[in-house]
Amino acid sequence: MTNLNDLHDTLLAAFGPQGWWPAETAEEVVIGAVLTQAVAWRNVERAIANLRGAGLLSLAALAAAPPEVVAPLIRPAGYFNVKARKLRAVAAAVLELGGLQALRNLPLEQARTRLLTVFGVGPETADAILGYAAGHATFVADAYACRVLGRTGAVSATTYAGVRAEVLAGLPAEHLGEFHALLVALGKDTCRPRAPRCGTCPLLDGCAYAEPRIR
DNA sequence: ACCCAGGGTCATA
DNA sequence: TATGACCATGGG
Repeated sequence: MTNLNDLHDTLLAAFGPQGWWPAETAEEVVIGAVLTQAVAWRNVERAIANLRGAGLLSLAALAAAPPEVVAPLIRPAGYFNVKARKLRAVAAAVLELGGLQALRNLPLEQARTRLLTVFGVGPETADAILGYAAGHATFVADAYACRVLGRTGAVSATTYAGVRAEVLAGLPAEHLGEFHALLVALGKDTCRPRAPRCGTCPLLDGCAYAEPRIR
């Protein structure tokens, strides 16, 4: 079970289609991608509900709203002062580029490089925006993905860039988004940072619980 | 009283 | 380039 395609099929059979990203609009994906940084998705949902209630769940509104107004609304998502600034920066940047459609029309790596210059956008947030809001074929090598892929031996890389590159090279474009979502599903299920017991994964043959290999 | 959650920025060596 | 401090809420 070290083949990426086999792993994808196994997870799909076990968990079913995940239908990520959980959002109603593409702009909401961008907002959620920032809010979910190092925070449980459950908390992000409250923050998004608050933004919606205040009429601020759009890039145009967030680009114009002062951080002092946004911060209390996104309080449940943690790091609210920093994230209020991040949301404004990201919203303004995407709009200045000409919106999500413009981002989609750029070549992947070019769009990615542009996003990485924006305050609040690192590799993972960039890939989430590109993959789930801008229709690009990229892979989000988040903590769950690196943990599972490293433990199974499905990838040999231990860095974000390395894991992403191996997955991009090893899977068809149409499976990238679903694959990431399935890895998160497994992560939330049994493949925890510290497994309850050291042993063998009940789902993945040959995957022993061990320290995550992430960097 | 811990540990964890779908990271990123900044200062420092 | 590679660490470490910092950001902060909510659930198990």
